Amino acid sequence: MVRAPFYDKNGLKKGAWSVVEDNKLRSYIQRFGHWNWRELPKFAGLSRCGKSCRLRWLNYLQPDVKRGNYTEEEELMIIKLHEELGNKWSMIAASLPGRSDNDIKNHWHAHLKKCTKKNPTITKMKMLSNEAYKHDVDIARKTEKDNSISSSPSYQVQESSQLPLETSSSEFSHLSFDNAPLSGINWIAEDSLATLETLEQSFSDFWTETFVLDNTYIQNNYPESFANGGFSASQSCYNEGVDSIYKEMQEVENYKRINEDPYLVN
DNA sequence: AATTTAGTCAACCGCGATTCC
DNA sequence: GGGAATCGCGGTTGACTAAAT
Repeated sequence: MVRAPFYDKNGLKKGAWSVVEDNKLRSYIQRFGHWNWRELPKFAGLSRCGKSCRLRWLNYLQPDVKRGNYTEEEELMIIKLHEELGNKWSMIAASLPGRSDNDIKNHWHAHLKKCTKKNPTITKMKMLSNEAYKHDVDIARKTEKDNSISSSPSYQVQESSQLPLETSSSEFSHLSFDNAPLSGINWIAEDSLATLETLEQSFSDFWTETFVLDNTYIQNNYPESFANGGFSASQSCYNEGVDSIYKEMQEVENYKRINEDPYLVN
């Protein structure tokens, strides 16, 4: 349901993400955070642009992201917020935990827009009844407060009880990884090229181990050396090593594309 | 059964905002 | 203060599927 992968004139990959790419991006961000989207793909061993990585992470790979199966409550919230804020999808998304702005935008155009057009009255009534519900909760909450009961109900939209079954190939990947420990990322046998993956993993280790010598992480889980604004004295040495190994990785990628990548074009 | 149309949604693109130097 | 780099948002595109003809 998405553009077939291709390489642009700059050698950057575009189009659908493969499972292998997802895993690379996920494991890199889980380990180091997204300290610089533009540079990140290079260090994660991806031939993607930073924007593409950012989008993929925000919409699909980051933990807790929810897909499909909007609850009525969520839909009412979207309608209400859209009425108040207009097309401020990111602001709307901020009120719906686990939903990305892109997802909400799509859902709005696909379902809610025509719903509100077709049946503005019913939609309004539903919203009003939702307000009534909230009002009841408010009263209950006040009573609870008065009785000095500490646990207060959340006013955020309730999360649906379970994620829908994943359907697309790209979505499949994160089932196995969401709770993966940060160290020793589990490079699950995602394809038949286990040997190549092992090789790639060792390259990947090179990318990552370089930055964790002191094992110091700050808030966003990226190495302190990054936070201090660069690669310090060893940068040029590092770059040389990086270049050669990066070439190797690209060769591996090319080999894989030819032999394995289901999205291969050309 | 074959073809067309409509719906869906992942991903791309352009641009304004923000941050950095 | 100003230019460059980067980020983040919102609109749009394109490929796929299902329904309709």
